[in-house]
Amino acid sequence: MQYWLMKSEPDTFSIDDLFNRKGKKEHWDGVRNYQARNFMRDEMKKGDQVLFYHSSCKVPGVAGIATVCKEAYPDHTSWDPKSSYYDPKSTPDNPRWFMVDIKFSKKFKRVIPLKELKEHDELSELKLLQKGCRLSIMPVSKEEYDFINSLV
DNA sequence: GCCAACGTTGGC
DNA sequence: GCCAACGTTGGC
Repeated sequence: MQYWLMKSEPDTFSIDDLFNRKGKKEHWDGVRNYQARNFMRDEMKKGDQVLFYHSSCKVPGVAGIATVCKEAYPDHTSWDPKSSYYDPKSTPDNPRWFMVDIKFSKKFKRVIPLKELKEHDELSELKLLQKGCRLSIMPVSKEEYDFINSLV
């Protein structure tokens, strides 16, 4: 089993929104970055654990846990001209973009702020904290995952 | 709203 | 294949 961190803007889709989804599941559409796509398409497996991170908001930080419940399949929003995620280079025959489904696992009693993550030497290698890291999906080591859970 | 740090695009 | 210009991300 692997561990991941996925960013979402809570104004658009928060951990509460995931909780309130029917079946508490959501398909992770709209990723248009090759590195993030490759992680989803090639490496994310059913049962992997995901740190659900709130970005671009008042208190950025880890808000809870989700689980990968469906492995990568084509992101149909990429060939929908009406979608803001439309990419004319992606077609049903030759899809360029992929997504996974995740399921709500738990909401932390508190959001663990980015600021706090930065204070711990144990997390100095965390990809999220590396300079200029703008990936919306990134791998997290088991040690980092466990440590972040211990901060709740 | 600012801006640093990226990723992508496209001309050459 | 290089690289300048542009667009985006995301913390502050």
